[in-house]
Amino acid sequence: MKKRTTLKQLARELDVSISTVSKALKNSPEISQDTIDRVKAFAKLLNYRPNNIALSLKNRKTKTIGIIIPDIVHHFFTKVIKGVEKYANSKGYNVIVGLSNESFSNEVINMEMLANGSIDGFIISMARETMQRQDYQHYTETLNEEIPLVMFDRVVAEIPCDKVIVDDTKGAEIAVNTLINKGATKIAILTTKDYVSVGRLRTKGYLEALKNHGINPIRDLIIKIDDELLYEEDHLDVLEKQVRELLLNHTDVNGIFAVNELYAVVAMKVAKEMGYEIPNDLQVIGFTDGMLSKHATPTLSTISQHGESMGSKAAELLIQRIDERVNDLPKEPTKTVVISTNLIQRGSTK
Amino acid sequence: MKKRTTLKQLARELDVSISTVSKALKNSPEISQDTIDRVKAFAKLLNYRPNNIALSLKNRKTKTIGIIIPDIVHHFFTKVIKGVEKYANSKGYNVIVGLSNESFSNEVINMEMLANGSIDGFIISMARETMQRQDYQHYTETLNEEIPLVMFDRVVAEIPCDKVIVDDTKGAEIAVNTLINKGATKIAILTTKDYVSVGRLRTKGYLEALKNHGINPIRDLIIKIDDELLYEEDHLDVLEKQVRELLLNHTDVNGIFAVNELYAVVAMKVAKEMGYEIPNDLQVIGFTDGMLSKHATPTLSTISQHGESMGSKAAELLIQRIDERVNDLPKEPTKTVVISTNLIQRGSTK
DNA sequence: TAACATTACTATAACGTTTGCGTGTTGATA
DNA sequence: TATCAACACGCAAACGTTATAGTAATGTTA
Repeated sequence: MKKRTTLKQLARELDVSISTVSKALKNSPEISQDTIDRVKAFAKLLNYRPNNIALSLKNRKTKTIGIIIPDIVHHFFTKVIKGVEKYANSKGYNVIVGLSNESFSNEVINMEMLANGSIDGFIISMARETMQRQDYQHYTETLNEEIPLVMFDRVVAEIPCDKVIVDDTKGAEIAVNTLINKGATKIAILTTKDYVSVGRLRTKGYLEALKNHGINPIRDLIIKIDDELLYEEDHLDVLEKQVRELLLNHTDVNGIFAVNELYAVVAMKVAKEMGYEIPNDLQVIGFTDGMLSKHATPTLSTISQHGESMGSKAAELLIQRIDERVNDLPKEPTKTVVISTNLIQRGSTK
Repeated sequence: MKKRTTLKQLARELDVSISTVSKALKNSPEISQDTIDRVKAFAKLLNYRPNNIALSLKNRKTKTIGIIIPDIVHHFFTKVIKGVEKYANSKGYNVIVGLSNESFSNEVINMEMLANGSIDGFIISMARETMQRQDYQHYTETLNEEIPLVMFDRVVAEIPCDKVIVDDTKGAEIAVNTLINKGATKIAILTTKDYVSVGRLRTKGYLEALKNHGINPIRDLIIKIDDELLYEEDHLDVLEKQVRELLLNHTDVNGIFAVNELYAVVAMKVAKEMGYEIPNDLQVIGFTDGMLSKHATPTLSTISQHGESMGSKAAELLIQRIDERVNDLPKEPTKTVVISTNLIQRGSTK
C-alpha cells in the first residue's frame, strides 16, 4: 500500500526536523522565511496534505457530526440532512449518516458505532420502535459521556438536550381552521397511533381547532393508522380501505386533514375514484411539503415543515454545544427551538 | 472537558501497564486469566470503549466510506445511499455523505475534505456541472493517491475505476417497445440535454426501439430539456409549456416516454388538463421508480432502476478495492457492473 | 569580554492504540 | 544447585500531528 506524504518524509528529504516542517507550513515566526519557502515548495510538489485522523486524535475532536434518522427514503429527512450538511460544511464539519430503519437496535448499534470517538456530536430523530419502547438509555448514556446530542422532529421530553421541533399542534390547527374557513363543515383526520409524537400533537391541533369553532369531534372521523408499514405497499391498502369506509359511512365529510402528505394523496385518490371532486366536494390539507404534494392531482395544500431550516438549526445548536464542551464554557440550559410552520395553499382547497 | 476512559486510566488504577490492559481486553494468552478478569470487570465498570480515531491512525484505515452525490432530495440517490449504508454497515463501515449540489466546486471541496484520511474510499455520482465541464482532475488525483473510487449512474469513460450503472439504453428500449406493443404509434420522448449521460443513453434506446420497429424518428417529438433547474419550480413551467406545444402540434401523439418520473408526471398533468385520457388516449412510461410514480394519478408505469441494488453493489466493489489496497493484493482490472432494469407496469399504460 | 538577546532550529511529549520483544519470577529438570 | 522453560507481565516504538521547552550559533550590550 502506497503511503501518503507525511511530515516525516518531508523532513527527511529536506534534512530538517519534523517540527520545522510543521511550523514552516504554518508560517511560524520561529522559522526563517527561506526555510518556509523551501518547505512549502517541496510540500506542494509532493502534494502534502495533513492527515485528518492524526489531527483528530491530537485535538480530540473530529469535526464530524453524526445524524441518525429513521429512514432516508423520505423527503422530510432528506431536507433535514441537506440543512445539516449546509450548516455543518460552512463550519468545516463533515456529516456522517446513520440509518436506524425505524428499528431500536439499529439505532443503538449505529450510535455505538459512532460514539467511540468518530463524531463530536449527534443529531437524531427517533426510530419508531424506540418511541414505542420508550427505552432511552442509549440517549442518556451518550449524554453522560458528554457527547452533545440534538433531537429533532421526533423528540421526547425525558431527555435533557437541545431540540428542534415544529409546532405540530399549531400547524394542524391552522390547517383545520383553514378548512373550516373555506366552508368545510365536517372534517376528518387521518393520523397515526398516539405513540408517534407528531401524530399525537397534530391530532391535538385538529381537536383544538374544532373546539374553537364549537364543533364536536366525532370519533368515527378520527382515523388512527398504525404506521408500522408506512411507505410499504400493503400498508396503503389498509389506508385506502379505511378512507373508503369513512367516505361511505359519512357521505357529508367535506374536509380531510392528513398528518402527512402520503395519507393526503391516498385520500385524494380514493375520493376521486368514488366520484368526489376536489376541492369542490372535498377539501384536503396535508402535512409536510414534499414531492407528492407538489405533483399530485390536484396539487396538495399542505403545512410546510421547513425541514431544511430544522436541519441547519439543529446543526447550529449542536455545534454550539460542541464548542461549549471543547472550550469548557459554562453549560447553557437546554433549548427547544420551534420552527414555525406555514400553510401552502394549492389545488386541494378552495 | 471530561475525558473518556482510556487504557492509560485503566492501567493506572489497576496498577498494571497499558499493554497488559490492552492485551487482557483482547484475551491474549500472554495474560493470566486472573488479570484478564480483573481488567475486564474494571473496564466494564468504567464503560471503556476503544477510541476509534486512535485505531484508525494506528491501522491506517478508517472503516468509513464517503459518498458524494449531487442532491440528496432525490428519491433515486436516497435509495442508493440506503443500499450503500446497508452493505457498508454489514461490513463494519460507516458512511459519510457529501453533497455536491450539482456544483463542480462543491464536489471538489467535498472530496478534498474527505481525501485527507477521513475515509477509505469514495462512491460518487457526478455533479451536473462536472459533466458539463468535463474536468475530471479531482478524480484522477484521488486515484493517483490510490484512494479507491467507485462511480455510479452518472459515470464517465475517461476515469479508470469501478462503475455501477444501469443499462439506460436497454431500459429505454424496453419502455418504448412496450409502448409500441401496446398500440402506441406516435411516441414522443422527454429527455435531457446530451451532456447528461443518462439522458443521452435513454434517448439512444428510444431511437433504437423506433428503428427496430421501422418507425422513423421525428425531430419534433424529441424534447431535450435543459435540466439546469430540475426540481426547481420555474423549470417545470418550461417543461409544461413544451409538452403543451407538443400535444398541440402533434395531436396524434399517443405515447410518451420520459427519462425520469418527474417529466412523466408533468406530462400526464398537462395531458389531463388538455382532456386526454390516460392510458386510453395517451400512454406514458417514465424512468426511475420513486414516490411520484407510485402515487400519481394514474399511477405511472416506469422503468425501475433498483437504486438500492446499485448502492450495495457499489459498496461491495469499493470495499473489495479497499481490501485489495490494504492487503497489497494484485490489482484486478476495473469492472463496470450493469444493474438490469425492469418495467413496472401500472396505470399509465394499457 | 562576560552576560544576555535574538534567531532558527531540534527534541520531546502527548493524543490512544497495538504489538514484538525483553525480562523477572517461578517451578521443573539434570 | 546450576540450567532452562514457561509464565506473566512491562517496555518501547509506531501511526501523524502539534506545542512546549530546550539549544546551538549568532549578534548586542555594558
